[in-house]
Amino acid sequence: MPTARPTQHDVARAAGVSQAVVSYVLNDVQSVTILPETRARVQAAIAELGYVPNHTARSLRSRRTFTIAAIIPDITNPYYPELIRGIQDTARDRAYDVLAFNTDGDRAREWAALDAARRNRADGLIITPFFVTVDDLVPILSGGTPITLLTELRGNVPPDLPLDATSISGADAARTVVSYLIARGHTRIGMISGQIATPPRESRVHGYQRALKEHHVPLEVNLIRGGDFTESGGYEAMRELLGLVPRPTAVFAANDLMAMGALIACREAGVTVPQEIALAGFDDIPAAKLVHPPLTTLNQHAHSTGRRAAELVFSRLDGTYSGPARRERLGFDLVPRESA
Amino acid sequence: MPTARPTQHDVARAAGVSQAVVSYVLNDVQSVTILPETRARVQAAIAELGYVPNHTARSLRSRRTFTIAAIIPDITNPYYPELIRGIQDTARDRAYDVLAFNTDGDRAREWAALDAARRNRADGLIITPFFVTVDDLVPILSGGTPITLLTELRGNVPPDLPLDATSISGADAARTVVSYLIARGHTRIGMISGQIATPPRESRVHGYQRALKEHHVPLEVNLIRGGDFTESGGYEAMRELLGLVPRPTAVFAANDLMAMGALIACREAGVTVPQEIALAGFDDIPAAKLVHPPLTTLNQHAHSTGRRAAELVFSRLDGTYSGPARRERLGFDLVPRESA
DNA sequence: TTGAAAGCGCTAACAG
DNA sequence: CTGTTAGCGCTTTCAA
Repeated sequence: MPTARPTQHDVARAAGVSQAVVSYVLNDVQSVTILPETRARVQAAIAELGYVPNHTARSLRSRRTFTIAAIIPDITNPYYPELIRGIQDTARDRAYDVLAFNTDGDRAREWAALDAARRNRADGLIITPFFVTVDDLVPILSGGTPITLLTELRGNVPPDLPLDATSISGADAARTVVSYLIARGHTRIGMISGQIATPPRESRVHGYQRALKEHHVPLEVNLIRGGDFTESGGYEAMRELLGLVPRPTAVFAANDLMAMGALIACREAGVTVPQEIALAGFDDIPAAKLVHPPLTTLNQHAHSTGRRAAELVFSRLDGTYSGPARRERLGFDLVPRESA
Repeated sequence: MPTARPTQHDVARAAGVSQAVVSYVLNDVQSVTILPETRARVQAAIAELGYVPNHTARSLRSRRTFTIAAIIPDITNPYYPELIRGIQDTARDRAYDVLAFNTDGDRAREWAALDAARRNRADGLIITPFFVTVDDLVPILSGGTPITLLTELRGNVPPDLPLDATSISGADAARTVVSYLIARGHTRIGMISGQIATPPRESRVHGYQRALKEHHVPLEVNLIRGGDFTESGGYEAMRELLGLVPRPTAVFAANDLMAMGALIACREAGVTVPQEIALAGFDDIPAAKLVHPPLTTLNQHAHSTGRRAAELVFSRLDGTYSGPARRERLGFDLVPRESA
């Protein structure tokens, strides 16, 4: 039977003070002055008993969990570890921890993860919403829990809700990539778009269409293939695209993971990249420069996106900001390499 | 001013029962029988008020956080997202969430992460220990918090401590890779070993040495290079190795990330792989098959390692197991590809 | 079958 | 300057 963990009460007794005083020195409360000598006695007792604060009790009383929740599609997609690190690194500076949830593009899982916030598991939330809408978030927001979206935020938001958004313009970014392909002489350009009816896909498809239109390239819906945002999704989509007659001369994949699946499909089919088919991705994951041929893609600065998202949450949490929704557009960089 | 969140007390009043009854129906307590009609009334009140349980209060009272902490070097190393997913997937099945901490191979950070467990933030712990020893963990373990190590567990452990370990034998695995290199005709084999004085490095170096010895290949300490477990660490180490005269004809990198850095160094130096220098990695991260040339490596089944680690923790948590430390050796597979 | 009551360990008024 | 007090919202005896 392990000895029960010492509490503030025990420390107080050992130091010959009241339990409140222990709390004061522990939290270095400014509104109260503790005699240096008393403080020393308390600290000695803490050290001697090996007292460690109980985080749960502190949370219940202070109504803060010192935790933020991050809801992403899949940590296994190399874009997200960088993003999560950005969040974690920022959180750590503030003595916050982060709970991460994977939704795998599943509606129910996305909702389930949201529950973490509703059940007071987290003081703030960062989410890549696939299915959830602002309306769905209102119950959480109106409870005072700040949320940062990692997609663009459209429409009106009641000005008193602690909601912000930070992301690139998916459409502008996709347009940049496709315009690059067009500038390289391609006019028959396929797209591997990812999971349908999700914000990342829709914005990127939109950008693709805009680029075509701007350059008077006719749109052919047949050239847009779905799948999910995984390597195998890209593989399947590319196989479909390769079966088309005539074949596209270039393909834009809405993320690098799919682009890599596509690369494998090409390799298997004996189709050379970029000679027979040019291929561009999206995200600039670490592996992008290592594959063969190195992937032309678009860098959206995952780590600093994570940092920024966390900063937005913290600015609400510490009262630094309390105005209407901020809608931030982050920069991105086209990274031309050898695949297109 | 948002209306205060309803509590069990509010639900009780609305349903005309006592607060305890609300808790009973919420937790479906078996030792107590609730009239179906009462239960229905309570559930109606819950729905009407939009009651959501307060996780923190529940934790304080029940002394369980429904959280496990995972302490890893760096989520940005592609080996770890898979591992973490294994942990998360297992945790989710049990309605547990996971808090992830990155140490970046830093001693202070590793200790700081450990504090999460000590402060009752987590019911169990999974850790890739770099600096922490079993002795350091005793205070946590003797408080009843189970821990699973992701390295081999050596020495004696008091039988009543809830400590387990699950991992491959790093030495056997490294030996397998190096033996393969020797079988391919190499005798001058360099090693890029990773961060010194850490368990992953020491076991892999040990396996390397054993393989050489078994095949009567003389050991040359000069051929073992350190660095950290990152791509740039591998890059630097390979540059050193390439500068040696005579140059090694093969190199074993203790993880794939370093192998990829090494690949870049070779490419820059105009040294062809595998013709002029063979290169083998360790981990079989997703990018390993995509680089050029595809990397010969060793798969250590990250996802199922994560699952297993979590299962060991949960078996302690739910009382399924309470015996002495389990030391599990997981399987691994050599994956010959084109780089060696 | 249900209710009353006692805390879990802590923070934060408020008194002294 | 320090102590007293009142809960935070919940689970879990124990009584009725």
